[in-house]
Order: sequence, then C-alpha cells, then structure tokens
Amino acid sequence: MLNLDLLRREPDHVRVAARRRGIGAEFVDRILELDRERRAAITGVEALKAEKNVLTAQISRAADKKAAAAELRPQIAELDASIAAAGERLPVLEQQIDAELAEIPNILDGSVPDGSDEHANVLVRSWGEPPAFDFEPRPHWEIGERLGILDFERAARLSGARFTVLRGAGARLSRALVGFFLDRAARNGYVEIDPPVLVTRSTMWSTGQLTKFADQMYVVEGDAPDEALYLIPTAEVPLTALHRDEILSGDGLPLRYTAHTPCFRKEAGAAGRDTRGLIRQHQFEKVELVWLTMPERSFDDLETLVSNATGLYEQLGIAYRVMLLCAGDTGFNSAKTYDIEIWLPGANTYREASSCSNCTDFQARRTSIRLRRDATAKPEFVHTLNGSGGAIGRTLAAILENYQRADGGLTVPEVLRPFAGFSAIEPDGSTR
RNA sequence: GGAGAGAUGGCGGAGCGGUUGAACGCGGCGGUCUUGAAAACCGCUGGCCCUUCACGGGGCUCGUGGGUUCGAAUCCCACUCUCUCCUCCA
Repeated sequence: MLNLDLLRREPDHVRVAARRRGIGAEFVDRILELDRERRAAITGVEALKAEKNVLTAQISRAADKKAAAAELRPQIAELDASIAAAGERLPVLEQQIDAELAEIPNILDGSVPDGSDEHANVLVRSWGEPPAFDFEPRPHWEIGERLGILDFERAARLSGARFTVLRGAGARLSRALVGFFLDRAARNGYVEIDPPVLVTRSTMWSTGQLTKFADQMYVVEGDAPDEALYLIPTAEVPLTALHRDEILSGDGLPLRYTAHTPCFRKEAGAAGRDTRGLIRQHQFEKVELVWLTMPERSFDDLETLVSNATGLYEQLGIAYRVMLLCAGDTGFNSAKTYDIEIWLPGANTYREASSCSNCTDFQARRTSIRLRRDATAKPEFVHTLNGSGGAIGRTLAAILENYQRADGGLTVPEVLRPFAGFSAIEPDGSTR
C-alpha cells in the first residue's frame, strides 16, 4: 500500500509511476479529494469532542458531581448529537480511501526500464553455456516418464490437470533439491522457518496477494464464512507477515528467513500454457528467501538476494540469465524485480526459476512491520524483499533436461549427490 | 468437544466508574558523581491520527467490536486469542 502522504506531497510522482505501469492515474485526484473531505470531517469532530471533554472534566472536578452533571447534561447531549452528525461520513470516507489505496501498485524504482510486457525486459547478465548434445535433447516429461520417476497420468486421475506424482528416484531427487536449497540458504545466513501454509484472509491481504489476485488462490472453507483460510501461493506470504504488527529494533536488522513449503496456485488465465510437465502446476514446492531490512540498503540487499539465488544454479551447473523486469512486467508489490531464468534444453529456452523483488515499504505498510533505529527514534517501515532460493519443480525439470544422457539415463549434479544418495539414474529407473 | 482462568506500556506487575495514558519494579535514554567503569542519585521514556512554518494544541488508544453512563482500563454483551484440567487425535 502506498503512503497517503506521498500522494499529498508528490501527486505527480505517483501519476508518472502509475502511467509507467500502464494504468490510469485518475485515482490520484479521486483519493486526494476524499482525503480533503476526510480531514475536514476529522477536524470538525475532534473540535466538538474537545469541547465535550472540557465539560466532562468540569463535572469530575466539581464538589457536587451529581448537580454538575445534571446542569451540564443538556449541553453535552447537544454536543453528542453534533459529534454524531459531523462524523457520520467519516467511516465511509476512510473505507473508500483505504479501498482505493489498496489497489494501487507499488512505485517503481528509477532503475526499472520502460516497457509494457516481457519483451522489454533487459538482460543484465548470463552465466554458463547451454550444453551441447550429440542427440536431440528430450523434454523433461518424456525423460521422467521413461525413467518412471514422473507420473502425470496417475496424478491427473488423483487431482486433475497440472499435478504430478513423483516416484522413486524422482521423489528422492526432489527431496535432495529441498535439502540442497535449504542448506545453501542456511550457509548464506537465512534462518529456516517452517510456517503454516494455510493463512487468514487478513494475512493474505497484508502481503498484497489480496484483493487483486483472489482468483489465483485456493480457499479452504471454515465453519463460518469469515473463517475461510487461504492456501499460500508462495512462502513469501507467511515469511513476510511473520513480524506483522511489530516494531523491530534496528540493530536486529536485516532479518533473513527461508522456508520450504508447498505453494498453491489456480493458474487462472494460463489455460493452454505449459500444459505439459512440471513447469506450471497447481501445487509445487519452493524454497523462499525473505528479507526484512533497512530502507537505505534494500536495493543493495536485492543484489545480494539475486546472487544468493544465482549461486544455486552455478553450483548445479545450469546456465541461467538474469533479467531486469520492465515497468509493465513488474509485479504489484514490487518496486524492482529481477527474474532468474534457467536453461531448459528440451524446450530450447530459458524459463523463470526465481523472481527476486524489492517491495520497499509497500508490504511493510500493509502488514505494519516497523523498525526503531534507537531508543529515541520514531518507528519507520522496514523494507521487504523476497525471491525463491530454489524452485523445486522447475529446477528438477532443468536437471532432467540438462543432465540427460543419450541412453535415456540421468547424471546427478555433483552438489546434489550427498543429498540424493546416488549419482545417476539408469535407463531402467534404478539408481547408482 | 467439556470445565475453569486470563488478556494492561519493551518486560514484570498494580489499577474504588471521575486530572489514570495508566502506580511500582526492571529495562532503555540523558545527566550528576568518577581517571574510566560500576554503584548511587536526579530527570526523561508507548503508538496512531488531526492541526501548526515552528513552539505547541487537540482527538483516539489498556485483546477486538458493540452497549450502559455526563464520564469506562474499571460495569454489561458478543467475538478472538492464550493458559490449566478432562476428552480426542497425526
């Protein structure tokens, strides 16, 4: 959520930022007008309340309180009526302002390039070479099905489209990836968290997933309508909201968290895209990395976060490139986002494996996470960052495609072997 | 699911319906003392909002939302959460 104060002080700045994202900016004047009305109403109500408080204090100081109360009661009743009348529109105005404000995306950082869609994203750097094969590399679903480690058919029977059953060495390899990712996160100083994957509506709202992305979310019914719980689409949600409504001490920052969780997404609007394989699933696993940090260093921290994520793919020996997302492609919460895309030989293309964002104070304001630099300082909002420190499914797909052998078997990347307990999968699905 | 207890400031812990935004202790900050530190002593020490160039002024806030009252942290109702016991359970 944007700071109302920013709209008041620099409306043009907000207008420009909105246009860069390709959305209209009429909301600025609409909100400012509502805000003017709101403040006028507050001033009116509070003046009346102050008057009333004077009378009430008079009674409490009087020797004969009963008599004083009796005397002043008519005046107070009159004030009560005025207060009620003056404040009548206030809740409505506040609700309108909050509702409008909550739908505005974050202000983009100056370094974000112009552009309306992914074609305008900028290549920042790339690492590694796509491997050369002396045979036609297969897509991962073919490799996985041949080896008997990926089973899409039975998954469909259980749950429908966009689910996968991992079997034997496949399940094992997936678990190895989890271990590897969490291990590297710990080495990089992240504290491992095992959070709930069902969260309340207000938690989901606080990290900016609602109300804009409600159609992407699975909801679990509660006993009452307002007791519904949401399945997290990413561990960014519980990790970012972990310190909700807290004031953190400045010397404790940055806080860095990691979590391995399942993630659930409806993928509405993605019909027909990536229908095969592990790329786009309703349920997938991910290791997430989240920072709560000081405002002045958050953009430097974003670079660190990106290198934490890219380091994983260097160690796995998978070629990748880092893209800086353009204005139109940058997410709602984010001021600046880098995508890390890894090479998939079977698809002959790079695919997103991690999206690293600096959400500045946008989520912190919604979630109310603040910091106090020292004992006398005023609280200020922290900056939050998030990115995946390992997408399990997509990385598994990349490993299958990059490390496939001509005979249909698979070589396990060196760094994964201690976690997997084997170094290769043979064409018959056995491990070695 | 059944029975009880409780939710107060960074922490602990008071609080007859009327200068209680909240005693007291701890912690934190500033100062005196000291070569320095500790101890001792003195002072300050929640958050949000409106208003003001500023100094300041004002409103709200004792789990949340309602109610009673001229006035509520204190009384009433509902909800949420925590703890103890029983029951059940991965």
